[in-house]
Amino acid sequence: MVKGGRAGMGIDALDGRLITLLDREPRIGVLEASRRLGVARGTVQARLDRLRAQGVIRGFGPQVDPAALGYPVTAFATLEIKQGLGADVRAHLASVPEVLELHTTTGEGDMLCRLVARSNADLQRVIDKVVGFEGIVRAATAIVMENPVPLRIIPLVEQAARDV
Amino acid sequence: MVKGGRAGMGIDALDGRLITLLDREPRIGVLEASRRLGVARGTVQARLDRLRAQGVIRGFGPQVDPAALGYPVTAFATLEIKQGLGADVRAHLASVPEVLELHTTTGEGDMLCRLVARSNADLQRVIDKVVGFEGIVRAATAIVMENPVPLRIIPLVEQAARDV
DNA sequence: CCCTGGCTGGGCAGTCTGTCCAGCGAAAAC
DNA sequence: GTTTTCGCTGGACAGACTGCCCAGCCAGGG
Repeated sequence: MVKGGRAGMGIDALDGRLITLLDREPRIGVLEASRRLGVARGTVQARLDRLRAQGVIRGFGPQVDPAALGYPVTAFATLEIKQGLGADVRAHLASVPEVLELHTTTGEGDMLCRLVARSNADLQRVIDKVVGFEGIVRAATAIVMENPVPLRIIPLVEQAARDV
Repeated sequence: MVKGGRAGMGIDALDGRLITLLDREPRIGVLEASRRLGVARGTVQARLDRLRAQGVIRGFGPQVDPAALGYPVTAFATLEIKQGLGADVRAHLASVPEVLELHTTTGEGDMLCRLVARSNADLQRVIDKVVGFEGIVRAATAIVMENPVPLRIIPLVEQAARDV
């Protein structure tokens, strides 16, 4: 299949171009995308269906900027958890709106979470809310000053499309 | 204006409901959204325009899952940078597709970046590519095991809408 | 050599979008 | 108290898109 059929998983060049196009101009529809990519509309539709079915594209939810919501300060906190209390800590952190994401990482029950706050002063309140919970032994916070590379995926998509 | 007009910035309850709705069902259009929210279509359209203009909603780009692309391993790396080489390091990291985001943080030219890799073994290759660059003094990597709270924004949106 | 699977190009009905408009009600300004 | 301003409503229109269907073509796999 020289036309670009895939082999079980991964994405091909057309998939990559489609994703990149959608990332740059999310408002365009299937029809316009097919024009830009130089393929039939049905092809784009089929590719999109497959990409969603495979889970490559999770969805097209709104990308909300915390700063525009009034939370311009971002920080990362490394947490050290007391053995056995991981589940409680997870539940606690999940209940805090300012915790945007939480990961458990290698290294003795450590967790890493991303926080936002209304100001540097407000960050103190958030941190207190986060760490003021039994089970958290120690917390180290790093405040974000600059964000040279905002969360992105396109370069990886292009690499994945290239490596077929 | 008891109807929900905003006061210069921030979002009101209707904005919050709209964002939440779009987050849950991104495929619905303005018309369907207006039905669900119980307001006129023009209102939804106006709110959406304003939210985009304010930067609250950056866009509706596709949410791509790195794991489905063949990169199921995530890690966070803390980098210590040699004074004065920050710009070079930023450029270098920006050129690595596996670097999904990069932040500079408080604490002596430190940086924090999110990495993905095809496997734990592959992670070694990625890390070598990342830290194999003059200017990076030291690197500490934490591999993500679990992700109890995936990147989210809705709880914060609801809080912001509540606090008006 | 036939079959399978993907892509093409076309068509159709239903629906949504973008964009107007007049009117209304309430807060804000005077 | 009165006027102005602003957001929301409800309706209308043409244009465009979507979801869905189909026959035909082509190349690789069996």
